[in-house]
Amino acid sequence: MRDDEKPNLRRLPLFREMMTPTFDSLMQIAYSQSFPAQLELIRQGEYADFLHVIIEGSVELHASWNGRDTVMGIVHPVSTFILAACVYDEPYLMSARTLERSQIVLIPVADVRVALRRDSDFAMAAMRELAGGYRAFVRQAKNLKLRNSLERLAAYILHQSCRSGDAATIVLPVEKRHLASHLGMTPENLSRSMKALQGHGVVVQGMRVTITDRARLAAIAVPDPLMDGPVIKAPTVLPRRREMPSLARKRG
Amino acid sequence: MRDDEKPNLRRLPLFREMMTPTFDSLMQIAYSQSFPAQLELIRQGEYADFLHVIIEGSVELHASWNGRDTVMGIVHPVSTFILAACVYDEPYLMSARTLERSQIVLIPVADVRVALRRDSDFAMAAMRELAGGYRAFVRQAKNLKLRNSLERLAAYILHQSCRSGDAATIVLPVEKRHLASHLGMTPENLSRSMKALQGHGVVVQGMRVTITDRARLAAIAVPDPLMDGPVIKAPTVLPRRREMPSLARKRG
DNA sequence: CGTAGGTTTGACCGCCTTCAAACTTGGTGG
DNA sequence: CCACCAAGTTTGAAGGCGGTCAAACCTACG
Repeated sequence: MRDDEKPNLRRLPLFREMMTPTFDSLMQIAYSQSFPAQLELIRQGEYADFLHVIIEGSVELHASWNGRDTVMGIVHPVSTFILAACVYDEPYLMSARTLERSQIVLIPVADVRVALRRDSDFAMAAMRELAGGYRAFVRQAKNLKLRNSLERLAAYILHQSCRSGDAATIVLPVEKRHLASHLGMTPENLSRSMKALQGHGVVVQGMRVTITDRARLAAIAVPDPLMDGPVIKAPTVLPRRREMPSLARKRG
Repeated sequence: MRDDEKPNLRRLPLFREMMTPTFDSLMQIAYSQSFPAQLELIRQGEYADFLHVIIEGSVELHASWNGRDTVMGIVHPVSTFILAACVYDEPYLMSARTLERSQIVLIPVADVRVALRRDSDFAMAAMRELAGGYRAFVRQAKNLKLRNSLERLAAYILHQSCRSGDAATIVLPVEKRHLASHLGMTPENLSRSMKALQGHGVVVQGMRVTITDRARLAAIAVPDPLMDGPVIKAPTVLPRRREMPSLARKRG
């Protein structure tokens, strides 16, 4: 892997506090690879070979069953995914696919496990990462069970805005088809919900969504840190992360 | 806490492999307490004081938002809950309430954190526990997004049967009201779904559910280890765990 | 035996999906 | 540069899954 990628990894919560020798040994074995868009990186049911770290691009986690398919989450740089399957040594519960050309660092799970045993700071960080992932999915389950689709969409828009430093205008980071599946609805329903939100504090033009009346939107979404995640606003200017669209698939 | 409770704790995956001194020091500080039915042990939004270990009884994890409420999970002995909030030092995402009189061991989070730092075997076990919890919620989200309510119920019945060593007859472990909320539906809908399953390989009489035609039921549920959990059958005779009903609340 | 709480049943309604067609949009090649 | 095609999105109509409300029915318990 390229040397200029290492500092980015080193800054990650997962790697930030680990000992330098452990980090360096992992980096020696790790390799970075570029994948084209629409490539299936991981298939659910298979076993973990590598811990994945996305450096550039975007990856969609999805799951399928009985011919249906749904988007479970979308991963943006810089972050890791499928840590749980690495730790647990059980099959992946989700598949992963690139949405656009993506740069990904692969670290063999065997080496990750050795590092976890050797470096307790790394183990603690991994634990925190897993706890965070756990909480994210608890939130997702709450979101699905407690809100209807209009409320989920409203909350999503507010959340995206919040992540961009309360920007009035956001650009959807993925195709609407994927967003719909992510939010647990059909593309048709998303389209209608978008229209329904117009006249409730939102203007939509293509991928661009503008909040004209935050209070009215919030009245529908009823944001809650216990469901939408802690209110950690990005600096008003976003960190280097592409908030631009791409390509992808759908839900059942 | 009573000495005769310690071996039960020691057998838990979370505590099994930790060093004896660490375990003993935790046990000295921990205390065991009996709680009446219907007691709110934990309220979402609060911060973690104690790691909870349920020794006897049953506890329901639920979440509420905007006046609605839903059951997120049900915890049976012997297992721990709210590890994630302990590790992360962020507010609980779920509330917890006893369904029946329950014996619970409380371990102060501060001591748990110290033990995690000191004992890397314990840290590894906690990591595995968290990874397991993470995967459980991924499965729950898949279940909610990919199956409809009839399919969820069918899968639930098969799963319970499987956990009882493929027993033909199971007794619902909680009130139907709670089960309904757990499965993401209303009591009325659960009632109708139960009736719908009769004539598809199931006979229902009160809390007793009998599978008369496993194949037909499976045709509806389409069981999948990636969604319903690994096929770890309990020994044909269940471990000491009460599979009997109790009391509780509901969903929105 | 009576009451309270849980469950079932029925009627109705609304959210959301399905299917189908029209309409954009973006990319490609004449 | 424009025409065309493929893919995504929007719109409409119809229907089903599941929710709501209300009443009747059970069941447990005092």
